Amino acid sequence: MAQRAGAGRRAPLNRDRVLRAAVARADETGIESLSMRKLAKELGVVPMALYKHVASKEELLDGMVDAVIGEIDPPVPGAGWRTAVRQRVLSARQVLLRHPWASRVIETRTNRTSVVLGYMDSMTGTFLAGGFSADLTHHVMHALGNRMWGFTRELFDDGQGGGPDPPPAAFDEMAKRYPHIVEIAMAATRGDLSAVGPGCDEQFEFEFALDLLLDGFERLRDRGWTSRRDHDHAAAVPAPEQGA
Amino acid sequence: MAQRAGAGRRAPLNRDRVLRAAVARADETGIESLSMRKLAKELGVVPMALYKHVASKEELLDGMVDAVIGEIDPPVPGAGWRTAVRQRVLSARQVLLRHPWASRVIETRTNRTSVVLGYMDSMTGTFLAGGFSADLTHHVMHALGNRMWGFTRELFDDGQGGGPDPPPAAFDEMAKRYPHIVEIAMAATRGDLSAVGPGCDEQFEFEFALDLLLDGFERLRDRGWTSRRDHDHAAAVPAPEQGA
DNA sequence: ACCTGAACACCGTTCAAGT
DNA sequence: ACCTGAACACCGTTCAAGT
Repeated sequence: MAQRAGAGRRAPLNRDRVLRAAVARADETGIESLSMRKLAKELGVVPMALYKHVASKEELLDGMVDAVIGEIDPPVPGAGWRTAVRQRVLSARQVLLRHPWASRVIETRTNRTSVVLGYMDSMTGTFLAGGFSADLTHHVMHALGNRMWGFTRELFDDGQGGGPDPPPAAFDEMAKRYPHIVEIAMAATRGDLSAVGPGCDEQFEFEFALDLLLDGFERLRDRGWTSRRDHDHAAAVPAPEQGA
Repeated sequence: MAQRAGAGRRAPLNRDRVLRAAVARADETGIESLSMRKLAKELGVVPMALYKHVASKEELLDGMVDAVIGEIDPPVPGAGWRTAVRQRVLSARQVLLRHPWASRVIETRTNRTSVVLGYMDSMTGTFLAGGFSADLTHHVMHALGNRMWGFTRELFDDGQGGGPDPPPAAFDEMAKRYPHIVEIAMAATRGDLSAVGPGCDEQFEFEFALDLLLDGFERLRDRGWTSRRDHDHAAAVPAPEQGA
């Protein structure tokens, strides 16, 4: 009792508690509204107390990303490389969907923490174990890019929620100015343009692009592709197009 | 003379001059240091004067992105779809290299301006004209994603400049903790680990991934791919892997 | 009607003064 | 030696007071 009285009215702060509180706050109110001062207030401490556990806001963000990456499932043990990569990336995607702020923050990280490097090393190892050369694995990791974290910045999405339907009067204007976009939107929604906002199945789009890449990776591996061959003018497959 | 005296010591401000100054400042000193107040000072006006021409800082950023997109070459007229897409995306990449802040800003844009929509519409039209179905074009645009602006957030790069070499003492530690990363880094630099910082040929990596995607797009088009076939469980090509 | 200085409600972080 | 209140040097934007 006397022991606890001296420690104040809360459990003593540590780095983990700071990071967990930061993640929870970002999940609830968004990353834009997360400030050191507000986080300190929520934890019942003075702002400067946080700087005992994180050197700066940048390091706080690094730590938050680490916490999120820690939620990604480990690679499934018995599976082949393709299943292992696919499952892990889709697991990462589920994690990122729980923390909508995280993709934006990951994109701004400039320091790779050991957690980030560990994840990338594990992913790299999966390709190498799957019979990919070190050369090809290198390029394949680049091509996978941020998709390895389970996201791609989407060009069409309005953040979340879809928002209100566009006024039907604007349709003619849209169709005139952006005929091709309207054409593919019509195809995607089977003509139901009120669904054009939330119309895209993001999960499908993600898997479509992922599988396209995995197919390409597999094909290059089976072909014994190497970057030495045509490093100068073309990359994967020159494949001259017909017509003009 | 009397006419000019009333207008003050500078040409009258307009939206275009504001945007050009903002782009120039971001090019020189980085996007982080671009504030409404500093921009106003540089233009010799009071901060609030900017709000006559842009409604908010967000709209300023939208306008800056528009200005950058305006620098991208128009599609080459006579070429086939693949050349047209490839050239345009590589042109976008050159533009983005001139404005290193732009990729980061594009990623945070939530409103699509008419300039952004116009570019996407033009790109969409290139696929449609190339014999892609509206259905396939839709998914292909998603798969292309941010690469259509000529960038991918890179996982390995330290911002720009490479930085100082890591101390050689850290190598053993690296090799122990991240053996796979070190393996592909060795392959990429042919064993010259001092080149590991600036070692990646970003242009090659970009074209590698782009061509991988274009190959995949072409293959699906030639096959008459449609999303109706197997929308439920798999995307592009299920292709069961051998072994386990 | 137009323009703008001052003010508001914030930031991340430094630092000197307290215990 | 440890902790922290006040201060510093900023933000984007509102708004009332000036012309």
